[in-house]
Amino acid sequence: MKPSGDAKSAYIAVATRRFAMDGFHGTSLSHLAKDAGVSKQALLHFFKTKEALYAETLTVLAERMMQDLIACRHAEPAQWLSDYFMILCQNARADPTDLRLVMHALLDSDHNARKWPLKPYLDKLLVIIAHTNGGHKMSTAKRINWLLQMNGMINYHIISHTAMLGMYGEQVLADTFNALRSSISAQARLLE
Amino acid sequence: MKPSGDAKSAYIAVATRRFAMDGFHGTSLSHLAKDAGVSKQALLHFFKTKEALYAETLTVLAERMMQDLIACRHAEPAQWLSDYFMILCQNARADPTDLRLVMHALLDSDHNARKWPLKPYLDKLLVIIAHTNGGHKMSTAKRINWLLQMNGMINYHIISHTAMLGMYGEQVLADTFNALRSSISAQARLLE
DNA sequence: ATGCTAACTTACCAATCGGTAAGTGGTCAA
DNA sequence: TTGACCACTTACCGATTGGTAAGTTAGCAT
Repeated sequence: MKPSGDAKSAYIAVATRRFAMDGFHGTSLSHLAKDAGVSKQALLHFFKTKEALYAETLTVLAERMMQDLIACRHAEPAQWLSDYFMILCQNARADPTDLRLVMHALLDSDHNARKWPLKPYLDKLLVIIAHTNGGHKMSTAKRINWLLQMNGMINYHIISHTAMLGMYGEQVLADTFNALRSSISAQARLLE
Repeated sequence: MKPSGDAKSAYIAVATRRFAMDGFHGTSLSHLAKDAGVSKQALLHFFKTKEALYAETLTVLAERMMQDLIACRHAEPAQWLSDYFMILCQNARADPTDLRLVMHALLDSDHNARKWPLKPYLDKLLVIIAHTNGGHKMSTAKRINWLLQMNGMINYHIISHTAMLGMYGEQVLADTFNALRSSISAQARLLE
């Protein structure tokens, strides 16, 4: 038998892709099982319910995002943030899975009382913002606003990419992506 | 019997709320019927399939958004945009239904070939942008980027509101909303 | 009065949903 | 060799899904 951890994290990887694509309600255990090449009950062996699998998927997502943030640590906090969001943007363009999952989770978080697992990640970002020259003068609300603005423009760009592609074509979208990178730089420069 | 149009648009209103809340897959015909106080087949009498109802709901959404845009027409295009997005932001805070529906539709639009009904609305916005002093010098890609940035920060703010509320409390969120309004003004000023 | 149509309802359907129960076969410590 | 355990499988469950078929009821033109 394979070591337990491997199979489990493989299932979470499959679930991440599916939940990011179709959301919680659009994904069934049978689909996930088919993707993973096992029976439905193989999943239920590791995760008691579909909800539990989803929750664990979001937890792993949060850990991964935190790691990505730490990975590009920089002595200068403004530079750190600038680098991080630029890399995030590049990665998300190549593979929008994680950002899609974040958006799905945000839309879901309304009426169920699901604990929001990205809080440590957001808090970490807010601390970094507070350490920048521009950010340490800001109120908490302004820091949150800066963050929502940065995340908002990146996520919205990525999420709407497919729809925009159909409307305005590949070339324009590529240029739009370059414009987004400029906007990220401009937003980051507000903290210098 | 009630006149046909009234009942139909009442059903669409119910569907708008539900689809905005739970997305396409999270909403069932029985739920919609229960909300509307009729049997499931009353809905299927007007809309042949659940997909058709969803499509029609999105069409009505697109028309409503277009109307809202036209409603605050202003001779000065930069002012028009500034007014519009400020009002949009205010309305969305009071009732996030429409923006949630937009986000759900965006996340859905990936793997099904559903025609994107908001294109006329986006095109109209791009035309207005092109008529501003700042915008007429921009490339199409830069105009799209401006729009995605504006929509992105507003939508992301609204969508994440519930999650943020649980994390940072009511007072901070109210201040964050004021910061958002400043950011909208700043973004609009780029076109003057 | 009669027939037509629009707006429904009840009854029903196969398919799929998330989840339970009861094994099966391989690994490994004693 | 045995027996416990783990990672799974097949078989099954009631509930719910989107959707069909066949009425039923009200309004209205003829």
